[in-house]
Amino acid sequence: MTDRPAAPGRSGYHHGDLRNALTRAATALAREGGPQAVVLRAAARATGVSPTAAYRHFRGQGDLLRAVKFEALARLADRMEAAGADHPGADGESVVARLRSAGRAYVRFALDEPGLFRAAFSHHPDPTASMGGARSEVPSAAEEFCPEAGAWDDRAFRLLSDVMDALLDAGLLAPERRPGAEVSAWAAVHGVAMLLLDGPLSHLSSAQAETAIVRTVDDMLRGILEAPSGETHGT
Amino acid sequence: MTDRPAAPGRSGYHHGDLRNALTRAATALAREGGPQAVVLRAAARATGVSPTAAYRHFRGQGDLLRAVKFEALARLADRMEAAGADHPGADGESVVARLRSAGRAYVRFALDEPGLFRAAFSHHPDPTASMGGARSEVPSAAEEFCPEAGAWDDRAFRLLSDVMDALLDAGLLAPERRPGAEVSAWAAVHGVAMLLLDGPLSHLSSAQAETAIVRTVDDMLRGILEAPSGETHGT
DNA sequence: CTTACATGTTGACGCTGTACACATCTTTCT
DNA sequence: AGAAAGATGTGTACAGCGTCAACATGTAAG
Repeated sequence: MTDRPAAPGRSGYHHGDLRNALTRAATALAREGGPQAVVLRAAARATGVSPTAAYRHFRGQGDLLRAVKFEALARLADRMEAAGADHPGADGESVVARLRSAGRAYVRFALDEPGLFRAAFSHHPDPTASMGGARSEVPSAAEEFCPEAGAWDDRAFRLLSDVMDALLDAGLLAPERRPGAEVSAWAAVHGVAMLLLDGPLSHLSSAQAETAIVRTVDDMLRGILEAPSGETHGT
Repeated sequence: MTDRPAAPGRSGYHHGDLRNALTRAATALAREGGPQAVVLRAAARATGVSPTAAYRHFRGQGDLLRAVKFEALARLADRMEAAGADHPGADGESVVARLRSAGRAYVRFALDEPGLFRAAFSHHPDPTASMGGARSEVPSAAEEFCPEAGAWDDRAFRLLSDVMDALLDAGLLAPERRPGAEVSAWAAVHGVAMLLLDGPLSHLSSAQAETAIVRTVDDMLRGILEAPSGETHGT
């Protein structure tokens, strides 16, 4: 009676919001240390709870990591949306500025929060897979966020698609080049982020990194927006 | 007397080539299972050797993983070089074909050998770091390959640089755009590979993936090669 | 009030990375 | 040649991890 079951207040034995508390703790672990630091027992310890208690809310460590992954993706989307909101116009210049700003926010997030970024794009082999029978288990964290497996059409992707649509409306993007334009843009930004983080560019100074980012975004933007005059085409 | 100490033959007690044997075993582990599957004890077991024997040749598990990383990077470079050798010409068309071919080889490697590719770009916190004293330990695997820490100016990067130089010589790349051109190209290819592997494009069919790859490479190539007419520039 | 369920606890198992002490093979010095 | 020195591999041990099974404790439904 002191607190409702769904309320985050704790009543001594029952925590009341363990799932989110564990996700928070695990995310904090990933924040410093990356996906490797997401260790179930540590998260439980930080939450003041027994390790096996986590199994009431997650299928296991892999599932916990998956929750962290979606959490990290959400924060990444937050940053991108916030950056895009600075340029709300529909004219060509504003849309391009919005795209550029979102791209910079993407890479900036990767460099500011390397642990979360790495967790967001970490790979984990299917936990508790290859089962052909009962499914009355815990919801598995993936089904919490997206109805379809594998297709995390989350806010970041939608934001990118919207910007591309705006580019189309502004007449800067040729209609026949519209489909698939998100892929190129995303790939360039994601690639430079990864190379700066764990790749051959990891030793660059901040200034050099900024140059590399701007350069990559500029190049890709030019390639996407370039009017189709028909040249430099091989196969 | 039956075999020389440096020869790979085994003499019962001393293995003779344990370091490479362990690296091979660990690489095989990474090949299926990615960096997470690189477990020291398993590699030792596969080599028929005690777990602690590995510590004579590696600083620990992280160091072993690092060796796998360099091995994977070397194999990636192999593929790129092999692909580039199909178009050896110095004329513009050949150079562009070479660049495109190398890029496709890059992504193809990522999709063919996801475990190795993930290991090649895996991140590990410095093992046995924050020590301020003696350094008479095992050479640490990183110093085996590159003299300078962090700067793995390996064959893949060199190949890309050479192609960019060739583009410059062929008159397809404006000289003021030469510096940093590798970054954009690499970022696009690496990004699309990662997105196809662990990102939002992981559920694409092979045909769709191929389309995405070609599209990304085309866009980036266009952006890099586009003659500097001075447009679509913000800041 | 009692029964069923959800949620958290304790204990245990096998696995991992790693440190320490010891054994054995190889080389080198006298 | 023989002995000391070093390199290389073995065995044992410990803490920490993920996970399972059995049990305890709250909460809700009849």
